[in-house]
Amino acid sequence: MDFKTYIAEAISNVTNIDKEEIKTYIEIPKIEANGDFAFPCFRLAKELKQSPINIANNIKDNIIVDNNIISKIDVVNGFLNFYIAKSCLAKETIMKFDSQKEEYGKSEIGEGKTVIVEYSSPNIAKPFHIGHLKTTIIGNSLYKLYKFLGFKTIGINHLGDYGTQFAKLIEGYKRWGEEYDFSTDAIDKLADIYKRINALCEEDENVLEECRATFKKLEDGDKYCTELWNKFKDLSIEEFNKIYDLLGIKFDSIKGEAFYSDKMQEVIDLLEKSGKLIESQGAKVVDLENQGINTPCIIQKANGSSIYATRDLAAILYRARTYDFDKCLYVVGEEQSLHFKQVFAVAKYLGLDEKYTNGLEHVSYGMIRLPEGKMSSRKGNFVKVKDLIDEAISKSKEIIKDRDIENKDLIAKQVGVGAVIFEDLAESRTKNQVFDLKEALNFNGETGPYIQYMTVRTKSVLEKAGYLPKVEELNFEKITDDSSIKLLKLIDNFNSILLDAMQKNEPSIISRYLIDVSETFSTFYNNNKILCDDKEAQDARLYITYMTKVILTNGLGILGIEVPEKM
RNA sequence: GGGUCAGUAGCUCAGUUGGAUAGAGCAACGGCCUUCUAAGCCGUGGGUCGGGGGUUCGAAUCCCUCCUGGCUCACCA
Repeated sequence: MDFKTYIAEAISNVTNIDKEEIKTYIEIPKIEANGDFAFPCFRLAKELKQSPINIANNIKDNIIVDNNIISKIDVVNGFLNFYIAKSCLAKETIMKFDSQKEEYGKSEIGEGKTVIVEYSSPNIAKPFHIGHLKTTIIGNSLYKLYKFLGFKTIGINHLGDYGTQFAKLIEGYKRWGEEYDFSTDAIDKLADIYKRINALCEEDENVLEECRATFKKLEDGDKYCTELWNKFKDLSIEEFNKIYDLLGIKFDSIKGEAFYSDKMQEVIDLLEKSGKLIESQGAKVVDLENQGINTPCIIQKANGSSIYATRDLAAILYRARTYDFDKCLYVVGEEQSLHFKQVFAVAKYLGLDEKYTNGLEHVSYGMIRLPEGKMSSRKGNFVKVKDLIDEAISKSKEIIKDRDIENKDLIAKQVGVGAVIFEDLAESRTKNQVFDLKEALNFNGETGPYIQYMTVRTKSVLEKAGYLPKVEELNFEKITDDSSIKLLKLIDNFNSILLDAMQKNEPSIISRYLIDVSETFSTFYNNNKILCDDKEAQDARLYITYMTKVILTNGLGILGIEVPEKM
């Protein structure tokens, strides 16, 4: 049963105002003392030419509701406050939950629809630093969220593996490759070579020319260059996989930009055909003024070579044909928002079905910075993700070292990684963020470890009880205290939280929610003795604990965080 | 200068389809271990919601304007 609809119907019966209209007015009070649902009468005041308080009193006097469903109606300051009978609320929520159990929250809403999530996308031959963390973690979480809601999901790692920079690397390798042992820390060594060749390029213009020539050779499929390029790519992916393994991330497709190198001519042809491609300062561009974008999009540089916009457009064509997507999300930093605006605008001229061009979305996020100050790769002041995670793991190991539990290494890993992931997902995507590892690892407060701990606690209570009560035998009258009711309301809300997070592509909605559930459970746990002599009360509390466990486990799973066995 | 995101408690942040007394966490201060795990719980203090106008019965939320900060403004990705 939907309480909101029930109340709307009852009000509609006494006011002759459309039920659906009333439903849009009904809200959930922020303060619990003001009831479970509220109907503000201010908007009706003009229409009915009466004071809000009169209207409220009128409705209250004439409304007909079942006392087993609505236990009380109050009039306060022009608000009509409805109180749902606690046992009724408990019963409704528990019955709804029981129909899905461990699958609670899953949905059919995505059935038959395909979502592509492009995320992580590091540049090969460069260290995976903290700047890549957000896209990786947000992308993975969105991927799991859509999957949970029944969508067919494709996770794509769009590697940065194209451009003159790799020709530079080849030239550097030619010169000094033999000095290095690539069996360990290969990326660091490639990065070092990259640094050296860049310095040389700056000194000597001829070297830069050589690099450009080498890029041309690479593009033309030169055997030596291609082999080297493949080697760099393999070494990089091997290194990236260590991080993805730690974070528990897998991609459905790892296709770099180079994959599209032979698919760009079609983009140029299509744009040429549509008459949108114009010449400007020697380059071929698409003017986007009529779409409200002042900066034209370059499709082909003056020297005839391609640019990343062209490759992104080729990727859109390829993905539309290969995956027939309904949505294609690009989890990329906000500094690229103009780029995506341009690409999405130009995509409309490719002759694709509107389904595809409307499905393109840039899921942007703010910059990440450390408490010590801004990151700068120039100053070498960036933090590698591997180091950050290792530090998180060793710190959580330190915290649990005196505890009487098994598998401490595994648990330290789960807690450390969970802390890093949660810290990344706890705040609104679009804001710039200060990443404080010390805060993230605090076992009190709004952190990953805290939620993990609460989840473990639900599990251990259930284990201790040794059984799960049958829903048919529950006595709903035993569920009366505030924290139980609040927990039930939160559990009831799980699905709409997930839908909201999906519509806004905002995992922090889920992480905030999980904090709320954990804190409420903590109060519930402290205020009630779950295992007690009163069998009926114990069963009711055990079932609530079970529901909480499922919510927390499923929620953490969507965020990409594992739940340890013990903590 | 244009575009864009932001400015809320000492710090890090929630809250914006306009609603009732603006909320958390950390930090500070004061309590609580004979209790299903104290990695916890309870309590206290702390605010011109960047400034100023406007719309409204009602504004942190919508509109205008100004101030401050991030990102960005064609041949890098």
